[in-house]
Amino acid sequence: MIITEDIKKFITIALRDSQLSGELPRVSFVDIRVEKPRNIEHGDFSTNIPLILARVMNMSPMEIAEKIHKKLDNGIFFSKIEVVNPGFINFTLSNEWLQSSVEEIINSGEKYGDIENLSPKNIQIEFVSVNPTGPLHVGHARGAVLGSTLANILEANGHNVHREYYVNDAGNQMRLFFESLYFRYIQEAGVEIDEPDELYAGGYLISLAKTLYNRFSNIPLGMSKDDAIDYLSPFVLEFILSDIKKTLSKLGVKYDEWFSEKTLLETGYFDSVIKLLDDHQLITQKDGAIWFLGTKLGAGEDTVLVRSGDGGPTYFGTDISYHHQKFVKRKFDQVIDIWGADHHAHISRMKYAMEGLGIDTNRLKIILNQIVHFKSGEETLKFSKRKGVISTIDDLISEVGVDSCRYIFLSRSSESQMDFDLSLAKKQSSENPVFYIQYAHARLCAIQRSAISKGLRANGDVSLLNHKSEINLIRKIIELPSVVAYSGEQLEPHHIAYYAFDLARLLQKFYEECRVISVEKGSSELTASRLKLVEASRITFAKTLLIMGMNAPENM
RNA sequence: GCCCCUGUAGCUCAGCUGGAUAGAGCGAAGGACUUCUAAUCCUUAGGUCACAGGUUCGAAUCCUGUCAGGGGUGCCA
Repeated sequence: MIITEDIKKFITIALRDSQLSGELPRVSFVDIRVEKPRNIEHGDFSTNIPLILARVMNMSPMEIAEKIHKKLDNGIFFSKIEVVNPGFINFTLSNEWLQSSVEEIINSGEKYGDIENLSPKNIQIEFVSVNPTGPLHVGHARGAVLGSTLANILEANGHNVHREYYVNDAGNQMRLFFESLYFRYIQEAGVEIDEPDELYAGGYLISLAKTLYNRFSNIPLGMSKDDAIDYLSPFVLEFILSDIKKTLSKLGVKYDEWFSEKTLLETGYFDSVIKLLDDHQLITQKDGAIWFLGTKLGAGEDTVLVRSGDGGPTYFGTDISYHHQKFVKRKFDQVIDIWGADHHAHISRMKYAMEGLGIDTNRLKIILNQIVHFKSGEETLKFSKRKGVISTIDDLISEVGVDSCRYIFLSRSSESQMDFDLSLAKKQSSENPVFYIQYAHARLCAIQRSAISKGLRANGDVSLLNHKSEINLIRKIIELPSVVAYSGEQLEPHHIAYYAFDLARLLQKFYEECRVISVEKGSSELTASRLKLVEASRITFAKTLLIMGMNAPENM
């Protein structure tokens, strides 16, 4: 259950009651908002609905607030509901209700934080989708962490989530890559040939060529360049993809599907979408190329779908058919793409294309993650293998660890450019919030271990949990479903990261002020109750960390 | 030129679907371990929310303009 939703319902009913009884005028529907006041003296939740209604009802906010207040019932939830100037209604949760929720959380177990969704959507989320031309670079880590966490959040929101990696195994970049690789292969065989115009740089290519040569030896040398590439490419793709999969799996990123761009071309799907666009009169031939007439729909410019030179499709071309396929063939209700900031220009083009195909563009959400600057203390890092500076995700993980890495990416909103301080990430100390959160979980586990060894059980009466830091901890614990819901609505994973940190702070406070396992006489009942709070807290930490794709260590 | 993102404490960032006294971590200064994990806790200091207008009962939040930083603006992906 989500407490804020319940409060909204109470207010809605009270408002309707006062309107039916004629105490308040009937006005058109307004969106009731319940928020957490900054100041704890203002209660646990508040609504500003009287202030909003004041204008349309032409009454003073305080008067409206009083009328609504009269119809509100404290019930089991609240110890206090009060009207405050200039027109807020503040709700304070009752200790009884807070206490009882501890048991509810324990009963929910690992399902706590999952939201029962009455209208779940089929959501496809596509992220990373880097060209399979080598190992993943640190620049791609942010999208990977963001995407995988967002997928977890949506799943917790009760949606059916399909995680997908679009393998760009066709197209110009791949051709250039294969030509460079072929060149290195020939070099490896000791034959002199001309360098391709655009040579993919990096030692990776050379070592890959070596691996290939060890396997295929001189066989490809007897073929034409194109035949040799055709011969080698399946092996190369598989080799690189398995590398990428390994890296992502290490980073805690799993996919349901690896979708090949090439299949769009081979199955004729691409051609059929071009035809569809043509049917909508959104296609033209110009300068030997095929163009999408975005300008007809209001776009700033038209875009090429099929190149004039080799007649091959552009990235945008295949991507349109890929997206058409997501919406029309596979019928996803919602599609989420996570792209790097360099894809910015692609967004409006894609939306126009979807619009042109008659697809509601609200079904397509594109999240752009901004650039990451890596630095070490004061020093900004330019990635360079030669200088021994980290450049691949594998390096990053082995240097700072998966959990630290994930948390740092998650604790920034995706739309802001961020600094990733490697020296801070590596520190296993209080400077690093990652360990602060995990430590809280480990501490709870330590308490439970100690309880077990002493034969103590979590079977106390929760009404004994009246200490201020106990109540405050419970308040935070019950927020989890609201946070999951909000993150899911906004498609913003960072709220979870901040929640985890706040939770840890309140847990530490509780730990400091409320000794759980007490040897004092007459305190066994309290110990048994506090052990319940410990379990409820542990469940909450574990869930939060699970959503973020981080470990919940029992020992540190 | 045009489009997008960002500008909040010394640093890194939350808060931005308008609400009550603007928050956190780090860093700085000081303090707390006969205790279930001190990877912890408690104090204190630190702000013209880039700037200027506007809308509003009310603006860090919305609108307009300016400035600064970054990104994009391929028949690359």
